[in-house]
Amino acid sequence: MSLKHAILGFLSFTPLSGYDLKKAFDNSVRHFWPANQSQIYRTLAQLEEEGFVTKEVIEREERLDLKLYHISEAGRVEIHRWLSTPLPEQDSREPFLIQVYFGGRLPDEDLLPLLRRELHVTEERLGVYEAIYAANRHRTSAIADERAVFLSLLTLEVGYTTNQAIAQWLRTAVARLETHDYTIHIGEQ
Amino acid sequence: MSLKHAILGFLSFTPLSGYDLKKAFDNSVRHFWPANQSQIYRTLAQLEEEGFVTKEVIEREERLDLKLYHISEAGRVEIHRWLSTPLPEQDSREPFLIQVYFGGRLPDEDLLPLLRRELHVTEERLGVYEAIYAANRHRTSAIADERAVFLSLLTLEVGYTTNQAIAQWLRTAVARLETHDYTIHIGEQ
DNA sequence: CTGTCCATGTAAGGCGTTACATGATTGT
DNA sequence: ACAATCATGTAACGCCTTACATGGACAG
Repeated sequence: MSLKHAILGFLSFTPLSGYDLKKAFDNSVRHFWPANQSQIYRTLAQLEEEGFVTKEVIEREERLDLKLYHISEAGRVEIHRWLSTPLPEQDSREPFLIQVYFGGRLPDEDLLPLLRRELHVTEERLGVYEAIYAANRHRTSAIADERAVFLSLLTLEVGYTTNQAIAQWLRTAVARLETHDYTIHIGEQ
Repeated sequence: MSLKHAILGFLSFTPLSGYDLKKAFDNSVRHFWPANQSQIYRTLAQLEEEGFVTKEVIEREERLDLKLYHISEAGRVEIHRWLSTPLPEQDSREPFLIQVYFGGRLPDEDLLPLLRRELHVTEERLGVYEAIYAANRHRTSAIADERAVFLSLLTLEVGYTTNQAIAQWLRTAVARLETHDYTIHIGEQ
């Protein structure tokens, strides 16, 4: 379960509350691993049961207790083990490609807007990635070295390049449909 | 729910049994929408309840009845509606990128094999796509026109180009780690 | 005084996976 | 004779989402 390990990853830097973790996810890995609040709290409970984290309860008269989670030694071993273990092959699910696959059922006037819209969404995503990068490129981290910062930015880079490839594909797909040029470009350079 | 609509998509060509559908998925859309058997049977039952398909029971003395599912008129309306309706933004989940993101916790000797392995898997996938394409490039379909065949092959094309982008990214990431060159390439050409 | 942030959780439901269960037919 | 294919399903569980519920602190 990757959520567990992402949480352990964050806690390996510093103790955090469930609320802090939610913000950490939203500020960093949401593009490839969104996490929602209720799931984080439940997963923390599981991690505690498994002995990978310990809970420090900080009482604050009148307000809700703050619960800070610390990674345990077993948790450090576990995150290291997971990080260095190859993952089983994942299967992807892309509903948009189902629409393309069965797109023959639609006339161009219904299909082309769908493709153009997807291109638009993809281009916007590229802009978001650029903005995040611009905001982070000169970051130096208190908790991580240059190499660690580089690795975290690599995840942004791969998001950027794959979205570029998708945008390019969509542009040529639209162009081919418009000109009734039904040729496919795979393999041969 | 995309599985429902993928099933309707297949049934819009010809009536099929649950077993046939499983094969249809495995032979065509499994790279972007794997479906397993038990789920197909449950979803067919739902589609029947909703009136999008009708079941034709074919009795075959001594053997299990064969159940052929036909798309209904309501089903045709529904698949057309769904195909031409933009999907809400999907969020992706890529556990491998969590490993990269927290890769700073690992020394090169643990991290590099992980990246090289991922590159190898990606290159194999490219080979699979090429093979599928080679087997299909001269296909003419009895049930679909040239444009429909083109659209179905477009899904292969996008899989190919995104995997090419990922392979390229992995190669340069490995090279940068090896030379301790921690620069990121986003945006600027 | 209204909204946003801080901070915790519970409940219900949907989609998907894995394992289990059955049994005839066809190919080697 | 044995395995693979044809063909149907059920049960249980896991991960994730959405909605619900609560309430103080702080900023405009």
